[in-house]
Amino acid sequence: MQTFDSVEDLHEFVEVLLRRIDQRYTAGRRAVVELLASSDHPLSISDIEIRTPTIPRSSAYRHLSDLHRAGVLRRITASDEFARFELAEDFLHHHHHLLCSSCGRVIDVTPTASFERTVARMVHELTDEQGFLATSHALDVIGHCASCQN
Amino acid sequence: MQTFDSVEDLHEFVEVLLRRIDQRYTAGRRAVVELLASSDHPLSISDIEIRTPTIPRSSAYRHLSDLHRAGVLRRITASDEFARFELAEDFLHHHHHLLCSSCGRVIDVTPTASFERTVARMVHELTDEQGFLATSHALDVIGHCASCQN
DNA sequence: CTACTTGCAAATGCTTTGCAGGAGA
DNA sequence: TCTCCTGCAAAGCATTTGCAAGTAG
Repeated sequence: MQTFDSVEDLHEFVEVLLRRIDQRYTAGRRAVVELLASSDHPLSISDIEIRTPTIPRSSAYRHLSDLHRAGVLRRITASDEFARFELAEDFLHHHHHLLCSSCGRVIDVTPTASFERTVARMVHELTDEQGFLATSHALDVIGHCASCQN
Repeated sequence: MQTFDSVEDLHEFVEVLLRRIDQRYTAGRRAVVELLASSDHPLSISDIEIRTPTIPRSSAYRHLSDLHRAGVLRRITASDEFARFELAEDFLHHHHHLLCSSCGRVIDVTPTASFERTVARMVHELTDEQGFLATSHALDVIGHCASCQN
């Protein structure tokens, strides 16, 4: 999933980003980053709490907020209103999300290059007249995941 | 903006949707619907509070929740995490959103028919392998609006 | 040493809910 | 007259913050 050859490279880059805002890369933050890096979908606070029980809630919130501020994480909001986090796209392949409106689950899907060329062209089409300067885009598909269709 | 010839048609349809869930179309709910219908972009709770000061917060929340449950409204989450509401797409033209990450503003943009055909084809491409049943999609463009680019 | 981190508990702030009086049909 | 609606105040709940002890460099 990562565009880094090794986990060490990932950590090194995260550390650089944190240093830019005078933050240290401590064990707790490392644990959060590793958890997110090992997941194939965005995690909510409770996901994180369950999988790193030694980290108190308030610290987890602070880690997420600091890492987000440093540009390491991306915060997304699904159909339910729990914030979910994933590594920023600098660390991952660019991808889109399938949001299950039944269970709230978020599924990552990686588009093909030609797919993305088309999206980029279309984004331009939408923004040009508005004088809007696009920095990124998100194509969310809302529906029901395979396990919620019985 | 509406696909209805008159505001009366809009209200009539809303009333039907509410009746389906044994709810009445009262003055407060009407005011919320009219406000959303007159806006060219999604409104947050505080927008609504400011523009309909006679409606108490708790009632506004209840109206939004009931109207949402009836299928009249669509709830969206922008880059800041304030919920915003707009009329469901049955009442509006299908459209996408430009999200300004500087000021949080949400701008509606209406795509062309050929644009949407392409999006629909691409959505299929993303979901088919996952066994995911798509019901709708949202293409959000993140960036900076014209007034936030100085 | 000096500055950043962390854990706990308390506080915040948005949102929801209980309840009693009011209104629609 | 039965059921739904509304306003107020109180409660809930995810998230944030103050503070003091801990740790990195």
